[in-house]
Amino acid sequence: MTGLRARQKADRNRRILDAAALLFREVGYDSARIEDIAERAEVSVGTFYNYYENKGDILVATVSMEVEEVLAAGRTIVDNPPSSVEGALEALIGQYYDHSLVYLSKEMWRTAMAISIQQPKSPFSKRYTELDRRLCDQVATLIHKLQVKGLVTPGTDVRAVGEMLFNNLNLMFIEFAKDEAMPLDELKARVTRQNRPLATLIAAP
Amino acid sequence: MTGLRARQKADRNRRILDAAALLFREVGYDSARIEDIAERAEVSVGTFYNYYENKGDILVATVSMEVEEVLAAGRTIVDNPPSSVEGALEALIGQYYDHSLVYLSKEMWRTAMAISIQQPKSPFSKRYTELDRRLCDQVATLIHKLQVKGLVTPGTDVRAVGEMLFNNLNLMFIEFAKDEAMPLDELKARVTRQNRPLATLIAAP
DNA sequence: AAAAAAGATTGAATGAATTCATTTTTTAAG
DNA sequence: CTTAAAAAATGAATTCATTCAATCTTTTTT
Repeated sequence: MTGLRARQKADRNRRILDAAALLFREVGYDSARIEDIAERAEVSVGTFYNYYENKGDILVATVSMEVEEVLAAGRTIVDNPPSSVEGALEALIGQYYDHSLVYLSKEMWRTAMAISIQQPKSPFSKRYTELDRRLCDQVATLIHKLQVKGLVTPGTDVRAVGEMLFNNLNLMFIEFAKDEAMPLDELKARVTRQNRPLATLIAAP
Repeated sequence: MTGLRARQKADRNRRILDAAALLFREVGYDSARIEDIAERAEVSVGTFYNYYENKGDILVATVSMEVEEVLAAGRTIVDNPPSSVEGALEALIGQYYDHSLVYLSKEMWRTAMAISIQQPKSPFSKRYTELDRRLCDQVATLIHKLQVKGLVTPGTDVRAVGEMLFNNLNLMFIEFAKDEAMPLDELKARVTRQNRPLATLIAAP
């Protein structure tokens, strides 16, 4: 059976993560104090730092859970994609974007992305980067499936195209998060327009 | 003539900026303390904050100077581009990347990019974003020139293609900055491969 | 040229993240 | 069951960015 120590550890970890996620949502990242997170989780400040390297780390951890969901949502599209390159891309990317704001504010996204750039070595940043890689793979997989179905010109470098599409949608999401005034629809419209040339050109005649 | 007050202001501003740029290079961003920057610039800590909103702001200011140079370097390529789509893109992007590490370390880039994402409202973040926009324009301008020369298929949505290429090279630069081990050559090779499909497809027959 | 107003500088005080020497709890050994 | 070793938890102390009321300097007005 699981040792007491391991059980307590998992329990404390969950309490800290839950307390943080809740507090971030309630008051935003900057106003959430470690002291308060620790208090709600019923641990000391020092213990918090035994579980997470720093304040940013725990935000990136909560955001990562969200990205997992985005990935899962994307799978349903990849498994059964619309039968045009443009349509399939629009569906997958739309799914990503729609899911992104369910639990997280733009401010939280900005902070998480900033941290994952600034401290790429921290464990949770690595996890975030890994999730990005899986999202990129998902886009490439979609293109590949379309190619197998004969919707994309044979000989197309699927990996290269997938990476370019993903990097574009990713950077556009950063722009979106930076601009509190930009609505989701504008983001989608801009990305659709950007995708169109490539999508049209790789479509099998 | 210039008033005494205006002259002193410009002088102090320069001293602060110089002191900060130097110290960042010497000890890195995190270890550079405002107190030390202020001391070197021969002003008080309070005065520092009259000139820059926060610590991040002054880093973004130094990075902005660098981006201006990158833009200028890009202009020479746009004014006289190689006569193939792929070659022209490789030349422009290579120029960008080569210039990027002359004065700034990867750590400084990471921090600057992180700040411009996290606090998009601060004056210098706005300036940084504006410079990104101009870089994006430069890429679009290159494609447009190639189109006028007959090297790019007429009817191509130059703006859309330019944005996608720029967003891709920009995100790849973030990846590069995140990974201390990645050499410039690898970055260039990966971007070249990513660009190839689009570059080939928009090339006029 | 004196006085008033406007503009800047100053550094001590504040507040929050992070550290670390101590103490407490759990596990393993005899 | 006792005891030694290992692992974790603790919170007071430290460190730094940032603020702000008091002070000083420059400009404008009379």
